[in-house]
Amino acid sequence: MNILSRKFYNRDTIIVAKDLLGKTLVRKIGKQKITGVIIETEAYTGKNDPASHSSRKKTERNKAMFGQVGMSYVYFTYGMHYCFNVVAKKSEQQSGAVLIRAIQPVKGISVMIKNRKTDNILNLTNGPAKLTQALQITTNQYNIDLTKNSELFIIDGVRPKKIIAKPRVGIKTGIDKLWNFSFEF
DNA sequence: TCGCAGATTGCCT
DNA sequence: GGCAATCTGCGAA
Repeated sequence: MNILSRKFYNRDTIIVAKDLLGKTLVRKIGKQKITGVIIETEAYTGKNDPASHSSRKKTERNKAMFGQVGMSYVYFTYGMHYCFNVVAKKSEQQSGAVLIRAIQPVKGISVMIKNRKTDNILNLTNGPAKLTQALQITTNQYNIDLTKNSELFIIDGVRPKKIIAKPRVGIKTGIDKLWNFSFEF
């Protein structure tokens, strides 16, 4: 169980998005530990990606995407939902991040059930806003270092057998890019 | 089972 | 002022 290093995130956003599949996300709340395997991601670069928050200019909201790789980027949307991203990019890229769309619950399932107010395991963390609810991720977790053993980090996992690339979900521009990644067990 | 509209706040144009 | 990297419930078939 090794925490992913800074170097892991210092690569092309799309490569990192694929490599994050099968890794384990760890959330610590006090003494409680919640973990889950990442099963779906989406890549958002800056330049040439109209769907990305950082495709235009740097603002107060998206500044994390321009900063240090391996940090968390959390944003609020639709008036009621948070989404969790990991900043990842090559040195040449000025911005980029990977959206964590879904995880598979491993530990702390009872906590997730309480947070989500549902006992359907399949419905706990199978969406970007669902997993932030289950793991209690809000803008308080904005710009957290995911390469350190703190309240939120990502550790090594298994390498998936088959990666599936699909169009990204929930956006109106840039839908020609197959930057949504999931895998078969 | 499927599809659509409402919720609800902060951000950008 | 309008819309957003979404989720849920409800109504129709």
